Amino acid sequence: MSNALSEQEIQRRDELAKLEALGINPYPAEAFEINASAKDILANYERDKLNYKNVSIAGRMMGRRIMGNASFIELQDASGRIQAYIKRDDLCPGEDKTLYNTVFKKLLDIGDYIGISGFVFTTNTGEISIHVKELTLLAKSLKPLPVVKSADGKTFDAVTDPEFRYRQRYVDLVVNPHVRETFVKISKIKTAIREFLNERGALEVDTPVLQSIPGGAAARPFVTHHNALDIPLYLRIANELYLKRLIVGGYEWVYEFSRNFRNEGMDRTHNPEFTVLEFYVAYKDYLWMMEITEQLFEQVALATNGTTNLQVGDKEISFAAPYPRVTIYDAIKEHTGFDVDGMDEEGLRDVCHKLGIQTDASMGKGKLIDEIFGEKCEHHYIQPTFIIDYPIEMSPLTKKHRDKPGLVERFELMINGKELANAYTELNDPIDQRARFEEQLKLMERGDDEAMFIDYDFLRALEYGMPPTAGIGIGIDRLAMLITNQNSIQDVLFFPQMRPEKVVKQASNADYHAQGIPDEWVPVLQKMGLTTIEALKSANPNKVFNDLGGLRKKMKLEIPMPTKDEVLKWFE
RNA sequence: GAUUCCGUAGCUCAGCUGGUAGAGCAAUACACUUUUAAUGUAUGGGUCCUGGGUUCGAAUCCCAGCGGGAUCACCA
Repeated sequence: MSNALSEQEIQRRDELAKLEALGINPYPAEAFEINASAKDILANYERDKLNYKNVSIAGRMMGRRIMGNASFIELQDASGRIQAYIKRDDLCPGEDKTLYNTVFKKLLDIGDYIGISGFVFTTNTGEISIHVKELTLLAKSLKPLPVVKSADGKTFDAVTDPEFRYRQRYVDLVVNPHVRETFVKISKIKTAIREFLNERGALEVDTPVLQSIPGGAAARPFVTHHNALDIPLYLRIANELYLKRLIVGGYEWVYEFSRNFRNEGMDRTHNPEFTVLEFYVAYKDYLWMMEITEQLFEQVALATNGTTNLQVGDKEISFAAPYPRVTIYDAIKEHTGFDVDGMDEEGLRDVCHKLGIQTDASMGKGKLIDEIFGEKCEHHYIQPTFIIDYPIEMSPLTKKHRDKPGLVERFELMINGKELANAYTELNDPIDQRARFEEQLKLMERGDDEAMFIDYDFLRALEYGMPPTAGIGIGIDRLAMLITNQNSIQDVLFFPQMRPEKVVKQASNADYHAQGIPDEWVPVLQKMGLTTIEALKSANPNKVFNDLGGLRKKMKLEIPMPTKDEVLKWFE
C-alpha cells in the first residue's frame, strides 16, 4: 500500500482547493432531502407522471457525457442508476455560468456524491431521465473509481480481480451491482429465518462470544487474554452449551445467529469466522426437528428466490418439503455395497482399506464411519436429504437412539452434496453426558485433536434438569452460498479474512522537514523513489541534485532550484 | 501445509524465441444544447510486485521472497 499520489489523485486534490476557493464546501454538513430513488422513478414514472414533477435524489456520479452546454450524467444510488440531463442555462439561469462551466464540468469527477433536483422526462432516445434544476455537491471523491461500462447487458472492464474485490469491498460494491444484490439477498435469508422462528414463538437470544471453555464443538479455538481477570479467554467455536443452559432456565424455544471462530485452515468454504444459526426446542425430538427444518428451508427458498426450485450449475434443486430420510448405514450400503451395521473397529478399518480410504491409529469407530460417508456417499445427495442415526462415538452431546443400540438420534441435512445442518435429540441425562465427555478425554489422549473440552458448569446445569430437547445448527454462510449461487464463502461475506496488506514504510513530510528539506521538494524526492530518510542518505548526493533539476522540468514545477550546498545539507 | 497459475498506467488487458513500454476506458485541453460503452482532435500518465542472478542489454530467462486465485489435505 503506497501513499504516493497518482496524477489523478493530485488533480482531485487541486479541484478540492478550487471548490473551496469558490466558497463551495466539498463535504457539507447539511442533510440533503431525498424524495425519490432511481428504481422508483424508472419503475413508476410512465404510469404516474404527475408525481415526478419535482424529484430530489442523491447518489454517486458514475458517468458523465458532456456535450457543450448540455450534459448527461449517470447517478447511482442504493437502488440503481438513473440518467440525469443537465442544461447549462437551466442550471444557471442568470449571467453567472460558473456552476455549470467550472464546478460541474471541471471540478466534479466520477465517484463524487451529488444531490440533484428537477423533473423527470423521457429523452428522444426513450430513456427516462431527470432534467436537473439544482445540483449540490455532497461529498468529493479523491480517489478515482474503476470505470465499468455496460451496454445491452454486456459489461466492459468489470473489476474481477478477487484480491481487489475482497480487500476493497467498498469499491466492489460500488462498481459491481450484482455483488450488492447478493448481500441484499443474504439479508433476506436471515430475515426469512427470523420471521419463521418468531412466528412460532421462538426467542432470539445472545450468549457469550468470549468463553473460558470453548465448548459445544470440536475445533481449535482462538485464544485471547483478559487483563483485569488475568485469565485466558477463547472466542467461541459454538454456542450450543449456552443455549442449552437457557433451556435449563425454562425458555422453551431459543435461537441465536452465532458468529463462531475457528483457528483452522481457510479455503473456498472456510473462513476463520462464520455464522451458524442454532435453535433449541424443549419437549421435541429429532423427528419433529426434521419436519420443522424442511418447512424452514422451503420457506427461506420461497421468501428469497420466490420459488422452491433452485438452479445450481446444471442441477435443479427442489426445496419443497418433505425431504427423504436415509440412515447413514443405508447410505453406506447403497453407495459402497458394504453393510457396516454392527461392525467393530477392525472391520471398519478393513472396509476403509478396500475402499481406498486412508486411516490412522487415532481414528475411532465413529470417525471411520464418518470418513466412509464423507468420501463415498456425501456428494451423491444433491436433493435435500436427511441422513439419520449416527454412531454414538461421533456425537458426544446427542441422546442415545430410542431403539437402535450403538446409535444416536442425530441427522444431518445434505443439499448439493454438502452438509447444511446438523441436529439431534439433545442428551439431557447428566450422568451419561459426564461419561461421554470422559470418552472424549480418552480420544484426546489417543491423539484426536478434535476431541471436546469438558465443561463442568454445563454438567451442573444438566444436573438441575433439562427437559427433553431437540436442537439444530444451520451453516448460514453455506446456506447463503447455495441460495445466492456463489461457490466461494468469500463471496457471501462482506469482508472475508485476508492476509493483512503490507504498508510500505514511508517517511512523512515532517521527517523530510526535520532533514531541512522544504515541503515543495518532498514530492520530487518521493518520485525519485527516495521514500525514506535512510534511502535518501544512502543515495548519491550529486545524482540527487541533478535529478532534482531534471524532475523539476519534467513535473513543470514553478519553484526555484536549491543550491548544491543546500541539497548537500539534506544528507547530513 | 502441498501442487499449480497469476502480479505491466487509476481500471481492463496486450507486449512473440531478451533490444529499453503499448491499446481501450478514465484523466487533461479544445469543439459539440436529447447523448448513452456519446463523438472528434490533441496531450499527460509506468519502482513492468520485491530482491538477487545470467547477459553488452531483462517486463521477458533463472533463483528466492511477498501477495492473490485454483486444486488437494484438515475443517463447518
